[in-house]
Amino acid sequence: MTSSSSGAQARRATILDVAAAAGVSRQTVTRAMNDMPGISAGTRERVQRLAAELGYSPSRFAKGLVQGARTSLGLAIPDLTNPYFPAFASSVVEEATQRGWNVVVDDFGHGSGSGLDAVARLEPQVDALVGYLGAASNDAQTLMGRRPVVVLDYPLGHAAGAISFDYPYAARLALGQLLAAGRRHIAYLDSDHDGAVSTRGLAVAAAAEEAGVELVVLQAAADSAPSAREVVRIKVERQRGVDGLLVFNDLMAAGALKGLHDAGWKVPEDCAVIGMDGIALGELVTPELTTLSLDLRAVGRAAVDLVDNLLSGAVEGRSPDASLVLKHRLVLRQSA
Amino acid sequence: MTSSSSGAQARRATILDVAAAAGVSRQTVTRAMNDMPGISAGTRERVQRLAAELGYSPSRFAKGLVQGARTSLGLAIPDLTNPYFPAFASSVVEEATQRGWNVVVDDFGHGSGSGLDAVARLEPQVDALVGYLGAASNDAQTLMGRRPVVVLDYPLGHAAGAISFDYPYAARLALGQLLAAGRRHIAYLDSDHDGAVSTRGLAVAAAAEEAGVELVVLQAAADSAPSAREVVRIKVERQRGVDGLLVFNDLMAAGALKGLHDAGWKVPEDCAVIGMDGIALGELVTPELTTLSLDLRAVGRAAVDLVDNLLSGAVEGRSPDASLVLKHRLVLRQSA
DNA sequence: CAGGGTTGCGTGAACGTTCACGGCAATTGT
DNA sequence: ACAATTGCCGTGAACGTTCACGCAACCCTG
Repeated sequence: MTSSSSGAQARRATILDVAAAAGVSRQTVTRAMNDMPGISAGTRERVQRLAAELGYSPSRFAKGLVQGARTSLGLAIPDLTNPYFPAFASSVVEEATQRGWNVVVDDFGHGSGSGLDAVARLEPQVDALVGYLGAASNDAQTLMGRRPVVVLDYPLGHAAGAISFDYPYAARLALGQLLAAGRRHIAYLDSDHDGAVSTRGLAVAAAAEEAGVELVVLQAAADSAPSAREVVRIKVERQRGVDGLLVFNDLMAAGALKGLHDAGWKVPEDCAVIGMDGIALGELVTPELTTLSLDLRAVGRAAVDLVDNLLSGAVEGRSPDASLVLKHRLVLRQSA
Repeated sequence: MTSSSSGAQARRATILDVAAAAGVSRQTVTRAMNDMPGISAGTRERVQRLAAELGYSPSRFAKGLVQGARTSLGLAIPDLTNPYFPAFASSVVEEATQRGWNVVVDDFGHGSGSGLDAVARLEPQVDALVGYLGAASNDAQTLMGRRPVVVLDYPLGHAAGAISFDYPYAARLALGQLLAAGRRHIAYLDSDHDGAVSTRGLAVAAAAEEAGVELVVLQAAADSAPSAREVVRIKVERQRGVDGLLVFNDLMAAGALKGLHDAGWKVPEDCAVIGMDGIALGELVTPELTTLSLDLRAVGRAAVDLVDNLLSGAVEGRSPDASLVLKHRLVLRQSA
């Protein structure tokens, strides 16, 4: 009743429909919609009103095609269910939004394939890529061609963007705390890495050797709290001596706390626990979690900054500093 | 050394570059890239190899323009930091990915404006919208024009997509549990809603009246755990009689548990606590949280299904069932 | 009142891809 | 032996928008 009478048009309104309705040309509509100069206030208002009435919205395809837009950032996340990643993603999205970019998110958990699948899905849709890609990191740059790629937590050989963490430093920090508290029988609970030991695990092992303490290494079946809980509950019985536990990340550490509780252990009296990452969850568990904290908002900011530099640098042909190493900070709470 | 020798071209390779390199036409390149019939295996392979070498990737703009693509879903989230939303978002992303759509995420927490700002940012980029938009829900459909909009947790008047929850039912469920456990002095901790009472709060109040119990209503300054913790720690001193606490959501309930602990109360002995939403966090806190659980993966699935229906229905001119009401389920754990 | 600037608007071209054809040669059928 | 089919490939047009112009009317200014 309000709009066109000549039948229901399934087709979306184009700039020409608006131009015809307003009795002006394409260019005038463009000027009105984009608040450009060279148009009278009256015409501008009239065109905008008509555009709204017709439900007109410029085609992002046509616009992007002619303007060569580079405003879509891909974000590949292994598992949005793990609170670490949303905390990071939130920062990336905020930072990208401030720059006028939009963020296309792909989660490759829950049977949505591998990190490489995620990159393959994102590649045609975005102008740059940020992600925790693990082993797929190398191929990512190949798929993305000349477009900026920033990979987190996976040191790259060639000159791509990379943000990694100083695990040797973090491991020494955590171990130092445990040793200073008089703990001598330390265990490390690692995540699943296809049977192998993670980079973090290697750093912890090195730090233990450096400090001259023996290290018991446990491995969970998955990077999840229930999995950590189960491993700790079962394995801890056989490791009576352990009085200090370092965990792959905070989510698993929270599970480990539960597992120790299940087994009737008191934290930190019987066994101190230190997590890694510093997510908000750590303050909600009991006892509150001592952790190697990372400022995830800063990490997100750094990632987007890197993309921004690569994006500008790529235009000018030069390759700016493309890698960055961040350090953890020890946050003491009740668990250690 | 591997690619072109005629200077570094900043411009991305187009289909014509590949065609020229392979000595064929555009169409043949198209056929090779999209695995279409009508091309010999040899040519296909050669073209694909050259495309990879030149770093060619089809322009999503040109492709979308000519094909009229409708494969971008906008997802507006109030706060990715609140674990409820990633749990939901994860499901939406998974479901959308299965359909071959991509998801553009906008987080309007952390000073990135209101829900309406998020819609305004997403509108030019997407073909449909899903989100927790609250008060901005009405204007969202206006901005999106004829494109599908699915709004969660905000009952809409007109015929847009809407997924809401049966709060009266949930409130009766929770109150029933508390009453059955002999609790008589019930409090409800609400989130911040600009000073007003939330829909959930109204439902709880109604259920309390229905059951003939008095209800103490507390209100936190924000929808966050620390905020809930603070309110509970301070206010609970003056409410000595309270022996049952119902909380707006699980995140705040986790904070409330901490607040009660701070005040020296034992849960559930001194005061039972029931949360809402059923996020994974509930199993990691101590005591584990009894909650009104929602299958968030099912919610995400339902949202994407609705969008799918609206998207197909819009083409055929008919408007399919556009709203849906989901029910909570009471999950008994230690806190009540 | 001639000249030059400003204001307001319109027209061809281009962005990169796919679609709908059309063409040519080799192969097949009778 | 000749038509019909098939396999492989190329060409014009279109998608909807913005950019770089062009043009006419109007206002000053000396």
